[in-house]
Parts: sequence; C-alpha cells; structure tokens
Amino acid sequence: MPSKRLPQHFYLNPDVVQVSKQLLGKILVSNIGAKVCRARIVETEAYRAPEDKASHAYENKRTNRTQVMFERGGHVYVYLCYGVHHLFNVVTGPEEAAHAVLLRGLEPIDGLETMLERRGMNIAKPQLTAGPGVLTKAMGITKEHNGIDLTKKNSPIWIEDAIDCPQDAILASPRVGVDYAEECTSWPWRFRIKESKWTSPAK
DNA sequence: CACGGGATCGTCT
DNA sequence: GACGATCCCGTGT
Repeated sequence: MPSKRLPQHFYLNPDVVQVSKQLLGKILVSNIGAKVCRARIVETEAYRAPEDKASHAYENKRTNRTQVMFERGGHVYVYLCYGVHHLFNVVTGPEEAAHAVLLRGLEPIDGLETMLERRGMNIAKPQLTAGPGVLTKAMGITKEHNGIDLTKKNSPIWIEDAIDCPQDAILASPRVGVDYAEECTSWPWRFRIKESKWTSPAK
C-alpha cells in the first residue's frame, strides 16, 4: 500500500485551521541519520497571522526567527522552546501569509526501535511521541531542519497522504501553553483524533 | 491526580 | 535581562 507525498497545493490552502484538521491522519516521515521513521499525525494546533496573539508572527512581525513563516506553504519552521525542546511546525498558505500548524502528537508506525533509542526508552507508550517537544526528539528533528521544503525531492522530512479523518472523529479544544495570548487563548484551534491515545495530556 | 519547580538557551526588548 | 507554542520528576493527597 504505497503512500504518496502531499503535493504543494495541499499546503497553499489559505485556511490554516482547515489544513490543521486535514493534517490529522496524515503520515509524517523522517529520514535522518540513515534511519527512516513513520508516524501518524494525531494532534495539531493552528496559528494564524497576523491577528493571532499566540503566533510568533502576530501582527506579521518579521524577525530572523519568524522569517521562515512568511515562506510559501510546505516549508518547515522549527524553533527551540524553553531552551530544551525543538518544536515542529508546517508553514501553510501562500508566500507572505505567516500561518503555521504545530504538530503536537504522533502515533508510531515504522522505526519504533529508533524512536525508543532516541528517547532513551525501552517500551512503547504514549509519552514516546505524545507532545510537541518529545515527538521531534523521537523523529530526530532539530533546528537544523528549520527552513526545509517538505515537497522537495530528497528532503529529509516529508508528509504522505492518507484518507481524510472524518469530521466527527476530530475533537477541537483551546490551544495549550498560550495563556499570555489574551482573547486568542480560548480559540478552539487544537485538534485531535478522538480515539487516539497518542495525544499530549489534556489541559 | 494536581501542583510546583528546575532545566537551559535563543530571541527580542 | 526576562521569558517562553515543554517535559519530567518530586511531593502531597
């Protein structure tokens, strides 16, 4: 059952909230350090510039860090959080629209041994890849991958297509860790596949 | 299970 | 010089 790389037009959709939902069920693949890992995306969050106070690109603020968010959809935005964790975002929309989808939870498919080794764990349990900081560690993703294009041939990271997740299988709730974002804090832009155990802890 | 704190450093003021 | 789009471990219940 061969999977296919998502085409560029998937990422160019100007509605980042819709893309955030459409990414649920898709397959994230990394080919890093001569190891291939595949995992199903089960939790995401949408960040929409310029009006979203939780977004690093709030008011279209352009800095060295946020520059990549203004690239064409399909690029990757990775940044260091709390000096400890690398967080992985998919940039979406046309060039100059600084939207992004944060990946928050994965369900392992292939490369489980590699993921366990990278995490220093012995047995597979949800904490292996449930959470934005730990899923990057399991997949081998770091700041080095900031700015790469998921749709480019031979990129070390890409996303494969899969059947869309049915709407009634998706649970929407407020985003995590954005208490500073005032009225945007309550926007229900965190999406998860209801029955999956591989999502980060509920708020 | 709910909190509370420490780790740790790039980014922006 | 302050502060994170987090995680893990410790303590108390």
